[in-house]
Amino acid sequence: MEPRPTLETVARRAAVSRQTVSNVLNSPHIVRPATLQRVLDVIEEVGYRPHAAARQMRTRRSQVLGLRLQPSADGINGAVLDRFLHALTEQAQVRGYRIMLFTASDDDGEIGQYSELLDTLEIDGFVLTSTHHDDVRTRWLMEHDVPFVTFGRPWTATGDRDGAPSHSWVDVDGAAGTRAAVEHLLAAGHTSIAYIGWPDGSDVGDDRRAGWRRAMAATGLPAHELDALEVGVADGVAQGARAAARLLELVAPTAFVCASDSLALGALSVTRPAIGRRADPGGTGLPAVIGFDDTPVARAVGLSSVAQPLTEAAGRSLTLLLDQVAARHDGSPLEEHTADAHVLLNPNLVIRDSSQTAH
Amino acid sequence: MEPRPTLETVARRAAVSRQTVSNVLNSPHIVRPATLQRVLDVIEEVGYRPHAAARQMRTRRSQVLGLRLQPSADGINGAVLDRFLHALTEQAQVRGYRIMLFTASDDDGEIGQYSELLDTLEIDGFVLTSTHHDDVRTRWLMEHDVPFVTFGRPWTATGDRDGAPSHSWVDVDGAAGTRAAVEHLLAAGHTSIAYIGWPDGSDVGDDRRAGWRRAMAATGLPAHELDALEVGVADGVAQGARAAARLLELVAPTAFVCASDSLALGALSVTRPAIGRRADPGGTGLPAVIGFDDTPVARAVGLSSVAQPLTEAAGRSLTLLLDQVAARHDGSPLEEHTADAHVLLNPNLVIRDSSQTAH
DNA sequence: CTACGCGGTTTGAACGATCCAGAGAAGCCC
DNA sequence: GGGCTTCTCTGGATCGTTCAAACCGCGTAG
Repeated sequence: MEPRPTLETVARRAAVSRQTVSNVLNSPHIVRPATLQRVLDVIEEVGYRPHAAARQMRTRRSQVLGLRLQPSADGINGAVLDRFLHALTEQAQVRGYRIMLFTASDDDGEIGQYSELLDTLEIDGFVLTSTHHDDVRTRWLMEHDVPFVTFGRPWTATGDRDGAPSHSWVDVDGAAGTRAAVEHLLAAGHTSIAYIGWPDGSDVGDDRRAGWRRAMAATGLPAHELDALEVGVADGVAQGARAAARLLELVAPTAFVCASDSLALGALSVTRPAIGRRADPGGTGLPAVIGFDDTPVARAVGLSSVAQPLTEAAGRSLTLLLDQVAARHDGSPLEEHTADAHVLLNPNLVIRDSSQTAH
Repeated sequence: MEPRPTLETVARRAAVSRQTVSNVLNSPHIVRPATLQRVLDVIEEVGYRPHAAARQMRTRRSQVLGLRLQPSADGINGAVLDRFLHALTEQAQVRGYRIMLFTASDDDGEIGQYSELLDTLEIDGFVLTSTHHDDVRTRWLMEHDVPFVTFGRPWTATGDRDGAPSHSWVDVDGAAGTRAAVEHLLAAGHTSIAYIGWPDGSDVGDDRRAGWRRAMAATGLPAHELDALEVGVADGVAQGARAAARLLELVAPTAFVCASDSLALGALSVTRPAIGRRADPGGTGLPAVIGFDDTPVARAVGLSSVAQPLTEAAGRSLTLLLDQVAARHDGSPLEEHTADAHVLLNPNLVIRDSSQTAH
């Protein structure tokens, strides 16, 4: 078993100094082409790879990003974070970064983990996958000048108080998603389009409901009729089924837009003879149903759904985060770059059988 | 901004040498109690935490474990790995290890990642979350003497050729799960219990089917009747629905055991008026349905399902893996410990409405 | 009289990379 | 030819930790 090759090994073999080998890897432009090639050949030949820990000792950077793994989420929708995480890992990898996981039972525990990961591993930054009112975690990170980005808006309590310091975030425009769903249904001839969402007070839920409401209001529907078309229940298949049944009885809508695939699955079960069979092609218009998040279940049962562009979200998050990391390292203040660091992505409506009913 | 405290800082302040501080942390038993306490106080006071990269330089261990994040799995069942990963991260954390993620597009790419992670980060070991026939990855890891454990049996092609070298693994006994499902249904008075599974040739699928088959055979049912009660289709809700409908027509079973929650959901949709409503209590015995993996969907729709003990699986995997890491480090051959390093866990049947039909 | 043991601690040398200051050579202008 | 800049490369110091060996005074066995 020969010892692992180091800079020294390569340097001796290429008849240059360690520093030159280091330059070949980190600042190739300052090395004479002939030398460069010779060193590269030796590196290839001996299979040299830089040792991350040794590098980190000098540079004070680990090329590692941290992410808290949430306790597997409620209902069917856990798959969203799962896919985001996959995209994030993949894209970080091609940019030379790795993702390290941790868990915590609450926000304070999470802050404790930040502290430990920063002190012992010198993690370069964090990705937060959910945010809420008055988040102590973002405040802590900003106070300690730690690079981070959130996937999810900060949802400030009373609109943007412009005094409040802001941080980088990436999010998907939920309102645009439900609006697209409504517009798709309107174009197909529907006019009575109900909304099954969550109770008031959930940031994400309120956003999605607003999209539906604005799109419907634009058709000239008065507010009291809108109120009758809307219901807020806890997330879940059974809840969705009950809500759909109630709405069918009271206002007989011809289509449902839902805040989640779970709710939509419930609505689907009430309006279809049996999930998994196509709506009969010549049928006289079963109610259309559209869900949200495009989970694997939606694909499986032919449910139309609003898909979040998670790969792009991951990519943009990384860009914002790594910009901060780079800026922090070479001391530049990154100026108005920060102010611009908000990305709101448009979701895509995925059309499947459940919204293809004849009308 | 004062500089981060190091061993030197603590040592000076406690009027001892660096090495003594190091001993306080790594070998407290060889330090005189008075000194120990004094040093501990200083550590607490200045908030000292050892620098992982520096430690790694000497010890050649990173306290980091690698895991490949699979492209989010087919159908509804991705949640299983998700929950395993969460448990793994959590338990690793309390044992002083961290989980680092990576992705790869195929087995060779995964091996490339192993190599890179070992060379640059000196990862201590890997957890593989799925295995298949003649796995090149496990062979590579064994050849390179890298500690690893698989969650999933090696599924050797033609039974256990006892010449083949073996590795540590943890798995859940799928056959025991389907057997438990059958026994539960038998006890409830069912006799005609069908099985909806996957086509021959899938390791996990064959295992689950065998459990059903043996349990049914034990009731005295002849083979040709068993054959009629069994069907193999691709995973998916629609496939499950079609399979259940066919079976109902041909042999009219009173219960279904399924290889996955997706299939079970399909069966449920065919046998229930609407998902999400309870089977009517006074009903004359709707067919019972039992799924596999106890995914969030099962919980949501009241589907009985066989649950894998993922937290325990994660814990046992870690134990096996860290045993290897420790043994490799202090050069002991870990002897028959290895031979014993197979853990087969029993799943738990979670009873919900879908199997509670009167009979 | 010397060598060795005791438990606790100190000291110097790694580990493998990058940063920094400066050396040497070549090219250019006056 | 001297002085200056520019380009390329070198050697030593450094990051924070652990390892291996040496050290302490003192009693005891050989």
